[in-house]
Amino acid sequence: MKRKTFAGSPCPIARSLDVLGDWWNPLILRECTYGVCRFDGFQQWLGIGRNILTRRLAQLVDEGLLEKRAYQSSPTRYEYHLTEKGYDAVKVILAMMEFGDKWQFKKGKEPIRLFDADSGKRLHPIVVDASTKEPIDPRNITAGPGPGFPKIQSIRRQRFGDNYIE
Amino acid sequence: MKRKTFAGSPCPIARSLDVLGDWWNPLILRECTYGVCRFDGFQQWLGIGRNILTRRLAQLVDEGLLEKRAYQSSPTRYEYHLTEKGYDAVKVILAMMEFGDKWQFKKGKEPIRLFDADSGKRLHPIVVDASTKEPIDPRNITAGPGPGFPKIQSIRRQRFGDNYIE
DNA sequence: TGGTTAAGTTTCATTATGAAACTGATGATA
DNA sequence: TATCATCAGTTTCATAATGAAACTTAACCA
Repeated sequence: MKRKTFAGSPCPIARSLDVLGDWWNPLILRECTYGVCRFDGFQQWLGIGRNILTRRLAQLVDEGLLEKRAYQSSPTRYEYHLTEKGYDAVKVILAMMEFGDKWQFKKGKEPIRLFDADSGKRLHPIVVDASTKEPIDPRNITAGPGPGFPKIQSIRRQRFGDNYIE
Repeated sequence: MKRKTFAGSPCPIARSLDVLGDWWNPLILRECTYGVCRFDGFQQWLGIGRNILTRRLAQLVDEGLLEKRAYQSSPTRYEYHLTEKGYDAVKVILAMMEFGDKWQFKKGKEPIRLFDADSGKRLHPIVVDASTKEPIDPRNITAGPGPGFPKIQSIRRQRFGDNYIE
């Protein structure tokens, strides 16, 4: 009975979950944005078991969200730094942060605040449509198969019905 | 050795992870946006074990992301519908979707497309700052303690150093 | 009488997690 | 020289979660 993986799934959510759908990985990425980059740093801030941390870091490197950089030799030791892909994952985590702020804490009682490092202005991450810049209302969206959708018509129609497009 | 929970954590990310940091919950929410709302529907589309599904639905109801609505009596059967909070969680999942599209599939080969239900226009969820509407660059943000940050100065200073504010 | 649908439970083998102790290489201290 | 401390992991082992499949309950159908 292996743990399920969504590595081959045609759903971008499922694929993201292989690396973000976990209790630890997003927190490790959070620590990275706070400037933590070494094994013991992650371990102490998160209280994660060292064996689990080892596995998670390896996975994040493997998936390309973190890269290992040697910062000394004899013995060689590594730091873990966010990659381009890793920084993109952080955006998802910022969305999580906003969700957490809104629903888990009283208004004005949020424990963490984000600022633009240049201007020093408060930042509030929200999810909008790229072209209109209007907030997305999940109540009002429709999903349909894209070019990469598997060519199994029955499932396609079953799932998307009238939204089926060739 | 209990599974760790972040229920009391002062981090909004950690708190969100208690419900979103899981392989199944985000997919269940995805199915909800696709219109699935019954036990067997979730089970068949996701291939999730029925025992696990039972637990996950209960958790999502418990956390207020889904609500149970009886759609028939004798025997009473329930449908699961997204709440206000649930729809907000979907926004996070849309951010995941964009991440998955960008990094897991070739450009123009994304398997799922989102549309505005009214206008029919393509939607691309991105994470921006609420006031400027500028995309957030995680490379250029700073975190500092907010009003809800625990009052343990040493940790506060350790973690946020110069960003410490009274 | 038997079959189907729906929404779960129960059981059990397999995995993953958490805690703590241990390793190995080096540098600093007494 | 002997001991301690740091860093980045492994190893071990008890406990918890997962996945698969069979079972249950309650009603309707023919």
